[in-house]
Amino acid sequence: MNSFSAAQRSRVTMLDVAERAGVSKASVSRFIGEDRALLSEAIARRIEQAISELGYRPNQMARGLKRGRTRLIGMLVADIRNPYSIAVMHGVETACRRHGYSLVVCNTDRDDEQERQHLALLRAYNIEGLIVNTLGHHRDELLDLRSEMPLVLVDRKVDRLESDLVGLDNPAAVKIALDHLEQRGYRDLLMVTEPFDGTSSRIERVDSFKSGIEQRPALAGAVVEIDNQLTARIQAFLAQPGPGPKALFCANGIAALATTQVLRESGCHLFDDVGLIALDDLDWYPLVGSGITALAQPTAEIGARAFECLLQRLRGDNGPVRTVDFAAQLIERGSTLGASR
Amino acid sequence: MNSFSAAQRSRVTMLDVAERAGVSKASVSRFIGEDRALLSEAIARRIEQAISELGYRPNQMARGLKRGRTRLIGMLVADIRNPYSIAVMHGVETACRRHGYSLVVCNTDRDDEQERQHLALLRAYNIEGLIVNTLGHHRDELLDLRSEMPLVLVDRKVDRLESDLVGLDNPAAVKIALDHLEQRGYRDLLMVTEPFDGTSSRIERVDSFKSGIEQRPALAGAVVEIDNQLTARIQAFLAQPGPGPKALFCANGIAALATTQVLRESGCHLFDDVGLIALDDLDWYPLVGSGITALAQPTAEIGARAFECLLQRLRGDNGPVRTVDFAAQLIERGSTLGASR
DNA sequence: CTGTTAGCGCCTTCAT
DNA sequence: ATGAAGGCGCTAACAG
Repeated sequence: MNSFSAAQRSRVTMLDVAERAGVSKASVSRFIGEDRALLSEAIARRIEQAISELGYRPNQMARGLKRGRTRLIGMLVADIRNPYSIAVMHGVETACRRHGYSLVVCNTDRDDEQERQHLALLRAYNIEGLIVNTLGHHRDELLDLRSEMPLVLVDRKVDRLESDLVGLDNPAAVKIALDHLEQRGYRDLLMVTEPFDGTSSRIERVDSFKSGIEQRPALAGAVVEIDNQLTARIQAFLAQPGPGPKALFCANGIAALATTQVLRESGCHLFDDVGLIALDDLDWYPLVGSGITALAQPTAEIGARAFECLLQRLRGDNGPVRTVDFAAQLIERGSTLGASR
Repeated sequence: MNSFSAAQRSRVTMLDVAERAGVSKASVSRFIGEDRALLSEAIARRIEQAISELGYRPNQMARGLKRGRTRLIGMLVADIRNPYSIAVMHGVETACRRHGYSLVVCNTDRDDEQERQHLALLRAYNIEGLIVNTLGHHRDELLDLRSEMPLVLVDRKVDRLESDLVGLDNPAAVKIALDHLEQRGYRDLLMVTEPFDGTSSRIERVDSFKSGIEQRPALAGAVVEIDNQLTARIQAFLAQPGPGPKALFCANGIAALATTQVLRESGCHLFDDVGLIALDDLDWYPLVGSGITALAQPTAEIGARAFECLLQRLRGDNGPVRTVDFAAQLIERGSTLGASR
């Protein structure tokens, strides 16, 4: 009935090529696959010609069905609208393509039910490996998958799920930030983070911040989560007397956006009244006020490395679980020029 | 050799379920598919139990192979790092899932060769429909695909490729912008656009701008592309005498980023020295200077509508090609407060 | 209602 | 070096 379903069925198949070239399907299959060396020059040429004349494309579904290799990698992303996720995903995709794999991205929108559906889906399509950047509730499903295919975590751990993990060295990053702020003369700090939902990197950053503050007698510090009280909380922080010049530390790009919004609404002069440093480096950081100092993550590398981990496991590496920590890079801009203005 | 390839093969199959439930594969298949009504209560229950006991998941590859229906939709995106593309993609994906489809996204990074590879790939995986947001060189490939499956263009046309098109009403959007700028007292305008590479929406915006200027005696206008001369060009525009207050019109988010950068470097006070209006509405627009006035695109709707077009075609609609134009929405911020400061 | 029988397009022994 | 045959997991007639 539909003009397309008919067309779909009429696609040229391996048999067509074989007949056209006057050879068997097996030979065509060998030509398609890695066994081209086993073919005589003459036959190879005839097959090649038949293929191009007919415009033949092997059907990956059928190949996957037979060989159990789909050349598909799945990626579970918590929030596709987070620039960090996009950047990592781009790195993963590039690495995938370079190695002949394709990437199927599933966005969970931070929703547990969607995560479950997507996991079922990815499994149904026989992906060969999975890259996970979500909270990973549904540990059952994940454990199931884990037993069928390699799995690499990005940025955030999943509770009691042992797997390779690629991400940022959060304690080191926080240390860089604190060193920088202290050196620039800031004394009273407030870390702004997205709400605690179990995200391990978020927790690490906050914990490192707290312990860092404790170890530095000169500094005072507190932490607030983003919620509808944020404006009030930040304004209170700015108003209250403290040990010295104040600065805000945004735990990621989302926090940086929310915080900057609050500062503007509060009529702050960015950034003379208060310092600001943010994790992640988004393209608009330089444009706001005197520019936002950033701790950039090597997102492309993180993505590429995540895929490489997967590839090693696919190739049979059964060694112990690894953790790869990348270093953040400090990019100084106007928002931490110092309390001495 | 690899522990995973073994696991992969040992996945529970339909036959396992059938034996466990003491029925035939056909019954299991009916249970899985839409024909559940044809089964007796007793058998259905036994199958259901066997499935849950064994943790059976149908293999979509095999289903797709047999039925010619993969429930997969492909999307070709020119630049995954463009927020517009992300937003649209999110809309598409949501619509897909709501209708039981999954989305395979391919990012071409504006590279023709990658576009070709991705097209081959999508075809190899038997996607049922394609959403295209690229320049669409390789018209041959696209025409081939077009004959096999429905295809919907987003935002930009592809030369001599007749297909449904979902995007923005660019002339109307530009008119809104010009009306707004003129009403606010700006008289000397400069449109900043990404380089002309054939992108139809880009051309439409520039053409509408030019003809709009011609129709308004009070206004003067010119156009510049983003290149390494951009800073010089914008500075020249700002320095030269003109018919009145000056404003910049950024043809999309990328242009807005580049332009704002230049203005900062040039020491402009954002936005007292010069007005600014930008197409797209990115989350950081409110944060820069006094805030950037935007023409927001309904990206989620655009994405959803693109998928719905596809779905209609998949359901057999062979009617004439349609074009869906959405309206931009003006969001006023500080950057067009007017020349009267 | 249910089971049997053929394949979908491809890969892989096993012969030749 | 090549071909024939069987099967990957599933669906779609056809019988019963």
